[in-house]
Amino acid sequence: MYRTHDCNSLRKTDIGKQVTLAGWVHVLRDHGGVIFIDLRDRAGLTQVVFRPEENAEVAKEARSLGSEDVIEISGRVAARVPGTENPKLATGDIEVIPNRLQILNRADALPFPIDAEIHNEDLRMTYRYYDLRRPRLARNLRVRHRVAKATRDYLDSQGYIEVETPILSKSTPEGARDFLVPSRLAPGKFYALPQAPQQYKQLLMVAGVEKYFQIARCFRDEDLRADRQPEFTQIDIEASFVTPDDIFGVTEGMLRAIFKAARDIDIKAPFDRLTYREAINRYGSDKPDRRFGVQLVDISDDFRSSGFKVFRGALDAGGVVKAINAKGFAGITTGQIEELTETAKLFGAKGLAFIKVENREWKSPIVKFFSDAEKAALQSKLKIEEGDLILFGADKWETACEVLGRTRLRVAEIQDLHGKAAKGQSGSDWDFLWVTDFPLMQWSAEENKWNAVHHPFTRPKAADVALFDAKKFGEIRAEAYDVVLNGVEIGGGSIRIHEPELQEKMFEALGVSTEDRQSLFGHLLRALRLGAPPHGGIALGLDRLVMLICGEDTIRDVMAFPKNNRGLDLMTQSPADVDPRQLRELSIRLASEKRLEGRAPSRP
RNA sequence: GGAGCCUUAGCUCAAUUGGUUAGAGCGCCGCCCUGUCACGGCGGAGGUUGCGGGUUCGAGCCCCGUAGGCUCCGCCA
Repeated sequence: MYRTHDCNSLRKTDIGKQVTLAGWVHVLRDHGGVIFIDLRDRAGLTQVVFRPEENAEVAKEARSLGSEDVIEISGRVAARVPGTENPKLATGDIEVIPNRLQILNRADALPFPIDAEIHNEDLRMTYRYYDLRRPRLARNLRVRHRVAKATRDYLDSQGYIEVETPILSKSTPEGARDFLVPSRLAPGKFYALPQAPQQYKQLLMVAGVEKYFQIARCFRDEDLRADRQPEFTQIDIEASFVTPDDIFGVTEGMLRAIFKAARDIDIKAPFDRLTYREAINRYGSDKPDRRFGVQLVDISDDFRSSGFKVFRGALDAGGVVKAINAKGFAGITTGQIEELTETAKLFGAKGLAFIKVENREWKSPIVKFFSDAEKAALQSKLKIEEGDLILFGADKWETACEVLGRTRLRVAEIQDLHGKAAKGQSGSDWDFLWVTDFPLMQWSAEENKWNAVHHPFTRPKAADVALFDAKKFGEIRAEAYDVVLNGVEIGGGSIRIHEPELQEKMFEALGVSTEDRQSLFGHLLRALRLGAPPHGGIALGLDRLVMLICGEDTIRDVMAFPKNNRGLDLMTQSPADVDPRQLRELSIRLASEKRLEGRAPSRP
């Protein structure tokens, strides 16, 4: 037996007991005579004291120990010398005086200190197993576990069952780039890793499962971000005979259970709801961060006959003029204005008009073009006060909203409006929101076709089905919804199409040929003809959710072994070359080797 | 595919206008130290300043290129 107790369990009441502990040498303090070791395991720290006069042999060996050596000690629990108790440690009243020391494993010189913040992520990833010993990451792993457990417990309590779906799956044309897996038994053919268990979970509804969930690994071969990894985890939920309200209810209940279990936080439910159109109109984003005000205000009507050509031109072209009031930000520097303008241009604006209100004066390159009536309208609609900064967007609706929405976020960032709110303790620091009524399809000028905004199985709102026949695809609203937390999309879902005729209509609108419908989606269409119940669901990004709960800035810090932003695992050095024999078995020849083809030595 | 920021000792950082032998703390190695808890003291090792080129009498510093890391845009139904 390696140990009788962990390093966080001994107290005053244990004094006199003979115990055995095992763990890592956290810190060693060698006083020449007496030697102190803080012994660490996953539970905590216990001070171990080696005294030469009590056991010279053991003390001598202890002197040779270094940081992160793994040891096992046996000894008696003793009260600390009065006055030397350490109130910072849970075990600070006692110490262990060993009569036996076993060195289980020695550690080399360490690549970086375990008890300090380190920003060299490269190095951390290379030694990830060591990085994970750091308290913050160790805590994140445990929070993640508690989130997963609360998810399973809650959904189980609601009658949902967890069903595993295949990882070796089939490529579909829509959506993200697939990771492909070559088949040995079917030469030249490929599996695809699932981007999500979407079709399988719908088929489980046809199977009569009625209430399904899965903590499912998903794979997408796209470029990475701080909150995007090539493989990630979704809490995937699907249910039959449900309306959006049913899905909202189970999601809210689950998130309440998760926050309670992970951080003992009571979040407020039901969550507010905004339609997609309102969200864009008021916040310039389909995942608005509402922890600070600064809403977009439409001032189009006040400038219809304006003498200011930029506004007038946008309006005459059928666009809008909108503005935000960045309260108290008149002190913005010229450099910051330039930076905001750059941001605005990046998202399609031609420029970024502004007014600074300083010393009761409107300082602005454009205000001279405004009439008194226009100024009065601005004053009242934007509630302009001393110290404010007004920023304008004049363009077609989507562009003006997005530009101001992005500008709004950047302003908040500069002013640190959202600050560390998400890292707070109280329920009100967590702003949950449903965004509903997303458009069903979006025109892609690049591909010259309509694409599904959510996915091709999303149900149109009943009131908008007639628009299919009118071919007004862009106006059809979907029975689709996202759940947003503090400006981060943490999940999304929809009610699905369960009628084969409607599904065919949808494929037709998306330009999926009759042949492709059969070869790619035939199984689903056949399933819909065998008694598919009405169904719908949602998927939540577990990594993002845990990231927010842990107050981290990247999902890498809540994953045990993440990849860097080029998709490389620096610890295992994957992806890597494989043995040519493996390739031959898979009937694969690398394009980079093709030019050597003729010269390659033939094998016996 | 594009943009920005970063790269100096194992780690975190410094190095005045371009100017002597590139420094400090931590870590590492050695010695000393019997009540510390970020123990302390003395000594030591450790650097192709990411790499390549250029400007210059002289480059860690300026210029060009390149590699790597991170962030963002595109992309991510």
